[in-house]
Amino acid sequence: MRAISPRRETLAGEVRAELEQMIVNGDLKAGEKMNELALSGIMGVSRGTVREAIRSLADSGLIDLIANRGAYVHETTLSEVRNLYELRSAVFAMACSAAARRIADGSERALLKSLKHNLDEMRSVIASEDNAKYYTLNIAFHDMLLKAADNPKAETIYDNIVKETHLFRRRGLSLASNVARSLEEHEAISGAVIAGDKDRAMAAAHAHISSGLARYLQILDQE
Amino acid sequence: MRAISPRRETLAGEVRAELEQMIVNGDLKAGEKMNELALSGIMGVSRGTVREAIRSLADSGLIDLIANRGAYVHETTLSEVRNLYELRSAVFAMACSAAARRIADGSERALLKSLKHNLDEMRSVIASEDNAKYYTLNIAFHDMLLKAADNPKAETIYDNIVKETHLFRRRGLSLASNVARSLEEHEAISGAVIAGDKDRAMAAAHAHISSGLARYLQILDQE
DNA sequence: AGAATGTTAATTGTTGACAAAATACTCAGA
DNA sequence: TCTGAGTATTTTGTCAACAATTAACATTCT
Repeated sequence: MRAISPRRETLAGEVRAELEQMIVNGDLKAGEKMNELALSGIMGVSRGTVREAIRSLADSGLIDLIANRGAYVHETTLSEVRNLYELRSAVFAMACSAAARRIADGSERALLKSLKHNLDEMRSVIASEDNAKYYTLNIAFHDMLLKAADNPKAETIYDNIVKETHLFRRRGLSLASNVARSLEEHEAISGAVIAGDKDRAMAAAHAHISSGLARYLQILDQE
Repeated sequence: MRAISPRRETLAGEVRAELEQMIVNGDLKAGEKMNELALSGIMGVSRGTVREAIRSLADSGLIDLIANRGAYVHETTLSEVRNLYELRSAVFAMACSAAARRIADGSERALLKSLKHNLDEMRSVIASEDNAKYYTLNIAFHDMLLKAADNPKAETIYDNIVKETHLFRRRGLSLASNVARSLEEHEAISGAVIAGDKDRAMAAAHAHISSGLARYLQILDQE
């Protein structure tokens, strides 16, 4: 039996999680310098501990480290956004392909129902125009497939990519554009995965991320 | 012109590089525990410094961190090897596709000559059966395409994947099996990239990594 | 004024010490 | 001999102090 509660992970780990939150929330803006002493004051831990947290976050791409000059929240450029989308597309397509394989060989029965349920909810959300809910469902859809691929490293890479993308300029950036089209693409992916068709799943996944980038760039242009 | 010499990067950075070397060299074997104090003694730096180096290496996948119990050199399992190959295949295919695009739009002229040169050398090496040289050329071929994709993050991800793969059992594992077949595949990739054919480049890249895994598993079986 | 130089303050890099947790060890008792 | 509780030792986690580097500021010179 497990311990009642202690679950006392390391302190630096908590600080790391908190820093990550601050970054994705925008409390720490892209380009901003992360002062070790100041942060240690805010969080009530020693400087060494926040230093360790910063270091451990560095490899995720959210932070740039410059020797003797400190840590800065990474500022994602447009060309990086393109690269990130390309990478994300590759990883996601791989995941969908793997998910299709695992559906085909019967090792992923739960996925089928989850996908259908997600799509049903999406359809109803589109009618109600509840953007927040759409956003959540959208993330859940992708997570679901990544999980089904049963490749933990792919999952963390994908997550990091998404986070880093959010560090580009106007983070808010209403991503809920053309949800109908997005739903269609989800249905295409879902259909291929459920059918166990690896190649079609990959193609649909690629198409979806590409079109996601296109929508993203289009919104940028409108501003 | 560069500075005379100082190039005094941070000490923890040097330690990190040294640790990474020790791991890929096999001085620190997979599964082995990394004792902070012992390592600090060997390297003549303080414990805090090697701790920082270990932490910064953790996210690369070469090291497993367990709270209150220390750091261990990651032990790659067979199923992880499969996952790593799958991921690697996706990233490499993406890189080849990008390289093809960049050849097509003329932003990567040098690549063409490099690829041809590499293939020429490979052909001569096959005749001479110089396995060490083959190994070097093989790595160079892949690096070349990753570089040409102009996606730094993809490059580091790819490198990490390869390193982590090497942490599986018998690291030595003569990889120079069926070099003739491997060369053919390189030629297929190269041809597609030079022709600027993204889809064919992707397919060829996928095929190459898949067949690499197959060769790898086959050698494992023979043991 | 503006550039170059020297001085001071702030920040990061590194180390050693202490606290807490995990591991190794000892020695009854069955 | 084996088990297991209790103790000692080792190892990690956290902190605070010191050293080195960088950034900010003032002063001098053109």
